[in-house]
Amino acid sequence: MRLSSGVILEILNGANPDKPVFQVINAKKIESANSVDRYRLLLSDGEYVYSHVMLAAQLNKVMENNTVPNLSVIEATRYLCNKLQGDKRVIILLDLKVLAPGPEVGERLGNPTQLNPNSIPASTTKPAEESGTNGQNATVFKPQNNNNTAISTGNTKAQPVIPPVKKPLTPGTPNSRVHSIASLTPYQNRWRIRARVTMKSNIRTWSNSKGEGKLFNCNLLDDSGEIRMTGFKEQVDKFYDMLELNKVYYISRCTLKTANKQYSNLNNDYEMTMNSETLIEPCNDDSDMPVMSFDFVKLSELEQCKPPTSVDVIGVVKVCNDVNTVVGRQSQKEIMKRDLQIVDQSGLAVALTLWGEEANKFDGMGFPIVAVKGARLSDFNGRSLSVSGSSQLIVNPDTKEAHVLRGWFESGGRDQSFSTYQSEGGSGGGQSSNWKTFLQVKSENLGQGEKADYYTAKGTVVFVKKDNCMYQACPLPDCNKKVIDQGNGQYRCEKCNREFPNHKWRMILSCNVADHTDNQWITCFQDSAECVLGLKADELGQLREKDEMQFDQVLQEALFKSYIFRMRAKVETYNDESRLKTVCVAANTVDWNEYGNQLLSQISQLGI
DNA sequence: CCCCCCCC
Repeated sequence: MRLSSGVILEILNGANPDKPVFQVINAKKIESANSVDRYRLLLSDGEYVYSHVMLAAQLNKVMENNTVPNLSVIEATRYLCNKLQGDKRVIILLDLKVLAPGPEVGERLGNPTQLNPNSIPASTTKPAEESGTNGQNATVFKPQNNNNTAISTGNTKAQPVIPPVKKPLTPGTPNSRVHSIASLTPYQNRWRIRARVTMKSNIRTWSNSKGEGKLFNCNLLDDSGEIRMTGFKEQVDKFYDMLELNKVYYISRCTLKTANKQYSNLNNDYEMTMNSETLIEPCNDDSDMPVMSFDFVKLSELEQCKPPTSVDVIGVVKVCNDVNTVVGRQSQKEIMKRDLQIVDQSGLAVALTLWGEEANKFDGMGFPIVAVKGARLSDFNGRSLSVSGSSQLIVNPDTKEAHVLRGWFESGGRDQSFSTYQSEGGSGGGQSSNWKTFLQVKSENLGQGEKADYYTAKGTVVFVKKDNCMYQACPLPDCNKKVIDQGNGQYRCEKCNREFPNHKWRMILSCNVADHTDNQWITCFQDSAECVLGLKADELGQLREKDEMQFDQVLQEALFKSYIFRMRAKVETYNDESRLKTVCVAANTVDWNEYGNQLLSQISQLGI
């Protein structure tokens, strides 16, 4: 096994030889309190040993799973040499291949001398030119690839540098070369990319305990991949208008950081943030650049996609509902939304929800075509789509798919009937309703996640709590605040800061419902409580005041009746104690015909 | 520096 003898010194002097072969003498984990742990390597090329070598964080797994034991011979498929303060130089391995694992090698190769990081001698070979291509060095040993032992890290990112563009260089840019998006890392700050804007968000403002401001983000695309870019405050003013969807720009000097995969659907370990140094210039000749590409999923294929996930879809807007507002359950903010129904040649109709300003300004006249990159797929009503913050909506795109779709729609498509993922039935049947038994609710830990879980269950009321099942509430239609009985015929609402001569009755009914597997305590508010008790809240309130016997009778008669319950389950924590809270969002009397079909469908899914 | 994809 031959190492690329002397190559460390060349790299430290600026050369960039292709796929050098090293021996990993030792690896040490550098623990980090506030960031990810990193590995530092002692690397040998047979002639020199160097200690300022770091493994890129995304390769940590190869150390953790012992793919690279000590004494392993590796090929550095991608690497960088960065200068730190005080002229110290650090080699960063971005991707590697194991040519021979340590135990097979069994010894240190050669008789290398340790290089002092503080005084690195000049290399005898010439460093690669700044404007050159990927520096090939004739003196470097080309590793013979031993296929039996070669293990790829699976990191398939492109080479750090792609050949220079044959175009006039833009003055003032830090580097004449154009780098590929896939090569960008936080360890390298002298780069410049040429990329197309494939997503551009609206400007958003935020305000929290850490401060407030505005921001926007966009997605950038080149041959090698995609990356997300975010601009804050001043950068919004400086670049928002300039960056146009689908146009190509030279971009340099942004801050790279590890992408939080939670918020990004792009295939990139990093994302970038504009800073005061950031340079962006339009590139007018973009004929060689990839264009925004869609990976359209037919609406009929959404069944095979496992929500929640992101998909690219295209469809004709067959139904465009009015815009309305909803209050976000956790944000508590009012948001505009508009539900569309889109259809395609696959014969399916699926709901697509637009949010915010995009919902408000959407014009559904004339059956427009919408293409969505990265639409959010959920399993509500079988399958539903939503244009989320990281999606890009395009109305009437001038693409082949859109023209074909238009042709189909105008030549009869519009008159055909479409199936939906929502199965028959009022309270949402089929898979969308997520049928569960109460035992399943427990064994599947429903409601234990960050978000509430919705499910449907057939249950029988076995107990209702009489205490505090109703209260006197503010009579105003949008206020359900409990009022204070002033004793003089007036009822005071603290929320509205007003007194009223009347009040309305509101219900909060605790029930225990059971099925053949288990039982569950649930809370029914107004509508579902009225359904369970078979009486309007106001009637019930009057009954309670005038004839308590009859009131008790109503509660008694509510027992042992069955309903189809739509539930929202979510764990809530009070004083370090967490318990599952189940709110009944709808109770409906059982439609036995429909329920029978539901059971048949469940039986058929058993595959017997 | 943000957003956790919102509603049913």
